[in-house]
This record gives sequence, structure tokens and C-alpha cells, in this order.
Amino acid sequence: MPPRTSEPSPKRGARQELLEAALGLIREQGYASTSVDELCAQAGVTKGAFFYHFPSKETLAIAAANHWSKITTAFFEAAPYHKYSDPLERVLGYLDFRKAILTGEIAEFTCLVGTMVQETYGTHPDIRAACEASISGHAAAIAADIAEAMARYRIRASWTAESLALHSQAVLQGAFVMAKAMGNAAIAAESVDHLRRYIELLFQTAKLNAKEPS
Amino acid sequence: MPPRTSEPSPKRGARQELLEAALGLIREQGYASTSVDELCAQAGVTKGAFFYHFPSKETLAIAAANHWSKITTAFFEAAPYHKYSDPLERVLGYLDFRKAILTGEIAEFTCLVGTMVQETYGTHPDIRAACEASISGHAAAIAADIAEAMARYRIRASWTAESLALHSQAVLQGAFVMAKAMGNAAIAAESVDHLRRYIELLFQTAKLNAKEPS
DNA sequence: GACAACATACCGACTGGTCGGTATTGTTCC
DNA sequence: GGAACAATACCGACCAGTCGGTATGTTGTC
Repeated sequence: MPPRTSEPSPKRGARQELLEAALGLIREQGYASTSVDELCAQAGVTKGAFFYHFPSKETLAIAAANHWSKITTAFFEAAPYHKYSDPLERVLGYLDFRKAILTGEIAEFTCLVGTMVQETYGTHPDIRAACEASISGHAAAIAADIAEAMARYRIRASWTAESLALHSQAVLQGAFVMAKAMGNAAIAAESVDHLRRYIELLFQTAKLNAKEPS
Repeated sequence: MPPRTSEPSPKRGARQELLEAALGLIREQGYASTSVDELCAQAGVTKGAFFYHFPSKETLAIAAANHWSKITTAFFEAAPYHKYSDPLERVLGYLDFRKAILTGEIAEFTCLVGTMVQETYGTHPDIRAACEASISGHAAAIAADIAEAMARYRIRASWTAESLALHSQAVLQGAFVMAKAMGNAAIAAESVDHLRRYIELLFQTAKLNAKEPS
């Protein structure tokens, strides 16, 4: 979902180039069926460079997951929905934003760590942990806004802000799976619509009750 | 989610044994990193038997997806929620059932085709199509109950029964991804809770209005 | 000339797939 | 009933190619 993958531009260094190549290729093909040679070819470097920077393919995957976290964090921090002062509007705005970026090739908007963790959770514990950290970190950012919205609108519910944030990530991950299965991005957008409607419903009655912001 | 994988019991034939082995191994490791040799070992057959029954590894994957459809269709048709005469209760009962089977090892309750399609959608069109057919078939069964519930409670909404059924599958697929990432089945159950709450909210107001069932 | 940052050539294990052969189970004709 | 034949289901050694990983060589910079 960040900058559309660029060709091996000069002077970024083999490490960066490999990380960038990993984002593209692993999202297209998955971790297991993306070979080191393929990664090197895409990055425009040789195998020597690969193993100079990463002791193993698994290490690259972990580094790629961390790189993904950095990129997406910056990407979402720069997104327009942060301008809203109302935390609920920020949450809804976040979902509108996620829906809006569901364009182009499927591999361009799907999630690296969600894809990778499916194949590796049982066999590569360190990759799994890196993927979990990435998802949890992003979910925590959403949870903060949800928690603020719950406080503002005096929501007392059987669910927590963390739980709803995690659910929103589940919906997005699931939407990506469905888009891949159907070969169709529109199906993912509809799931985001449902999620948005759900959150609106959760806050609806409470919002009517609360007139004063604080 | 069907019968906990059994050991290569005698006299089921190599083909069945291989199909069964595929369900287990691919859900644990994914398609690409499950080798033909591994499949054969798990099934207790030789490579000769493999390629006698399936012209290629890809063909086995397609057959496994179809086998999965058959198994899950039978499994859900036998589930207790069909006893309800109220279609909305059946939909909610379906969700309760899906939540209830979220036990044991992660690979035992996750979805074969959801896992497989992530790695193959871009590179193996025929596998993708088989996975899509499996998901769509299951979603259609849910959509029928949702449609009936919408008619019964006179829902006129901006969403369709099909869309909500597909969304429910997205939530489940996403819940599986999250469970794998967190190494934790409970997180999946919470997403199902959210989905259930959403559907209850969608039908809540309408249900109050409609006193007469038909 | 020492070190970082690569490139090149290579290794052995493993991969999906092939192939000649065999055990078992009908089927057919006498 | 039983010999002859044939189809089905399976075996396991083998093949060419690919895999992740290594060992060693080259080059630019301080």
C-alpha cells in the first residue's frame, strides 16, 4: 500500500533494495515460493550481496516485516484522517482511508505480514513474532483512537478498544484473502463498508446521548 | 475443522490417503513448502502412487480444495443450528457454531482454501478458482439464510444478503490469520463475537418492528 | 593496506516429475 | 473350474533442475 514498488533505483544500497524486493515478491507469491535468487534478481544485486547483509533467507523475512512496520507506520501517520479532532471521526476516517487505497493490483494493497504469517506461523517462530509485532503495533494505534472515542462518548461495553482494533485488523486481513480468492478488490471494499457500519452502530446510541464533548 | 486428522488407516486407498494428508500438511505449512515427498510420507504411500493418481502437485491441490468443499459442506449441514425455524436464529447459530469449533491446534480449525489461495492466487489460476468455488459455495449457503431472515424481518438495507455472507467469511478468514499471527485461538473467537454483535445490531430494530413472523 | 561492500563460482541437499517394473483383481474363453 | 489375458493400483530408483547457503575473489574508500 505504500509507494508503488520502484525499479532498482541507483544508490540505495543492496540491503534496501533487497528489502524493497521482498515486499513486492512475497506479497505476490508468498514466502516459501520466493527464492533468494529471485529476490536478488528483482533487487538487482547478487547472491553475495544478499548473504553479506542477511545471514539467511529467514533473517531477510524478519527484516522485511520490520521494514514493513516502519513503512506502514509512516504511511498511516501521514494519512489525512488524523486531522479530525473527534476520535470517532478519526476511526471512521481510518476505515475510509483503508477503503480508498484498495486500488490497482491486489499485491499492491495487501499486507506483507498477513500473507507471510500464514505460511510461517508453525515453522518459523521468529518470522511469526515479527509479523505479530507489526500487526499489534498497528492495532495499538487504532486502539488508542477507539479508546478515546469510547471515553468521549461514554461507552461502557462488553468489548474493549483493543478487541475492536484487533477485529478491524481481522476484517482487513480477511478482506485481503477474499480479494485474492475472488480475484477482485471490490469484495474487500464491501467488507470495510460492513466494518464501518458496525462501528457506527456501536457508537450510534451513545453518540445521541452525549451532547457535551467532555 | 472436520474429523481430527487420522493416521493412515488401512484400506482407504492411496488417493484418499493423499487427500487427507494434504488437508493436514497444507494447513500447517502452506502449499509451497509442503513437498510431494512429505505428502507421500504422511499418507504412507510412495511417490509412484502419488503420480499415478495426480498428474502434478498442482492437481492434488485442486483435488484437495474440492475434497475440502465436500467435507465442510457435509460438516456444516450436520451442524445443530439448522434445527431453528427462525432464519435469523440459524445465522446466529451458525456463528455460535463457528466459534465453538475454535479449539485445539490452530491448523485444525483453520481453512485449507483460505490458506492456500494466499500463496497461489497469482501463480496458479486453477488452484485459485477451486478455492474461490469452495468459499463461494459455503457463502451461498449462509446467504440463503440471511436472505430469508431479511425477508422475514422486512429488512430493506443498502447491503445485500450475499454481501453480508461474504463479509462473514472475510471475518472468519481474517480471524484465522490473526490467530496464526498471535499464536492464539482466543483472538479469533473475539472477532466472531464482534461479527455476531454486528448482525444482531443490523436486525435489532427491524426485529422489534415485526411482530408477526410472516 | 585494511576494511566494507559487494561479485562470482560453486556445493550438496532437496525438488517435482519420470519410468520400468510388479502385485492384485477382474474378465474371458474353453 | 481354471488358464490366459488385461486393466488397475502401486512401487521405488532415478533424473534434471532448483534450493539455500558458502568460499573466495575483486573493488572502491579511508
